[in-house]
Amino acid sequence: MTTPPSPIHITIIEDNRFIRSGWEVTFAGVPDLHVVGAFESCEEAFATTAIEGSDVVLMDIQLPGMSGVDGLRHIRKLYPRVAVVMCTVYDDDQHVFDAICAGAVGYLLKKATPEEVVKAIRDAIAGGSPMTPTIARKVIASFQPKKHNAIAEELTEREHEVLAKMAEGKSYATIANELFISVDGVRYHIRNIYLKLQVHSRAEAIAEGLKQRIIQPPR
Amino acid sequence: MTTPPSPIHITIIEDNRFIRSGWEVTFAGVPDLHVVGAFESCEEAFATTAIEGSDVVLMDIQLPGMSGVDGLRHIRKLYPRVAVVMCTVYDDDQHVFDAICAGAVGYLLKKATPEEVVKAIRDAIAGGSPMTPTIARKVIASFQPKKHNAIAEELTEREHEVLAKMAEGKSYATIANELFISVDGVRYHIRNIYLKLQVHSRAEAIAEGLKQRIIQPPR
DNA sequence: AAAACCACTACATAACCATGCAGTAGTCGT
DNA sequence: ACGACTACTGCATGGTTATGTAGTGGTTTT
Repeated sequence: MTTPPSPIHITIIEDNRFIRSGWEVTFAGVPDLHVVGAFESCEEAFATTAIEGSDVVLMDIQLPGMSGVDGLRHIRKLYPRVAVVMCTVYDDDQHVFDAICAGAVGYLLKKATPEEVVKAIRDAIAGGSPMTPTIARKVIASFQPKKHNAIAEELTEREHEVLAKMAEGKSYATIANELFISVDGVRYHIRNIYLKLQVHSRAEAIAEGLKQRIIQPPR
Repeated sequence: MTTPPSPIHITIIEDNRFIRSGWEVTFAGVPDLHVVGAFESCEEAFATTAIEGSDVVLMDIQLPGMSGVDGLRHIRKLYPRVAVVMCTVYDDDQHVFDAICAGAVGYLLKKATPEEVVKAIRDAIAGGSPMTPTIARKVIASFQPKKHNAIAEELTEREHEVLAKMAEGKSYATIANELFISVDGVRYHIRNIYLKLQVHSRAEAIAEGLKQRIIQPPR
């Protein structure tokens, strides 16, 4: 989305009225921001055309009635072009990743200053993904291998190759062909993988491999 | 890592000498930053104790000899406490995610201003993950479902439930027990999942489910 | 009423996977 | 030379999965 020549239109969904009006006052003092509407619940906002006329929705997670994450899903479905930035006290994995997976383009903790929130909104409109630093670290860390004590034994290069191909859904026969070994050779490696990951099936191995970030989900 | 009372010690690894000395000059003018060493390759840096004595390594990806990502892996292994921030021209998925998965705490594009680089280093030390906005968006988007035209048909709630349990490695019998249906009932859903995802095995379904972000890797 | 859709249930059969067990050849360390 | 280790190869067997086919009951649409 290119920077609009007109102000950035914002809808606020926040049940705490001090915070809500605090944001309204802050944005009113910023020339390139324009508050279309401010609501204390998703239901309230959905009963108006505010979101439809907005570039950004700034919303909380814990709201009366429909939760912020459910509201986010609804917004993504109805108005896929609207950028949604969550601003919430929740910094736990569940809330963070639920919101991101549901389509949030940004995630701020409520300790963010008004200036930071303004910057975040501009950032979101400019194609970025504003996050409170510790949230960003949490997101990045989710791609990285878990601490070393969780990996009882490391897979060999070959085992890693085999696991990656298993995770692509390839049969033993196909893996054997691709690696120029026999089907029983593939079995040999798979046994070792299962021993090392302490699992008993292909899907369990894939799950554990993903969990330990030994393999990555397809992109 | 808490904010150190002494300056942030930085090692620079960048083969372009104008950029390298540009950063050195910039950081020299910032009281809370201290450059321990500046190198044009990983090999050079590893032959010294600079990294060992650093809080942050700021490095490029395209380097003579050992690549930045391989160097990053080496640093993560030898000095797990050192925060590594990549600064590079590469904005493609491969480079971005390779570096992040390999352990980078931040990823900047080379268009970042000196002030932005300084802020990024402080951010990294403060526990954040500095990223050029478009990189952050790319990272966030990687958690989100692909565009709608890639999903030929949506899974029903039940199918989604079944797929998630399959991905945990659960057998048909276990899934049946947990969902209070027969094993053949599970099979019924799995058939539909395979049809919709156009796959022919459990692992292929998992792979496609992860690829389309219908299911998420375990965290 | 009939058709379409959804969520099951069931049986049969072939294919694939998981595991037990044994062996070979090459490399490395004692 | 011998033992330990690694990376295979092989056979046997039982378990699980994938697919073909058919049916039931409930709900919604035509």
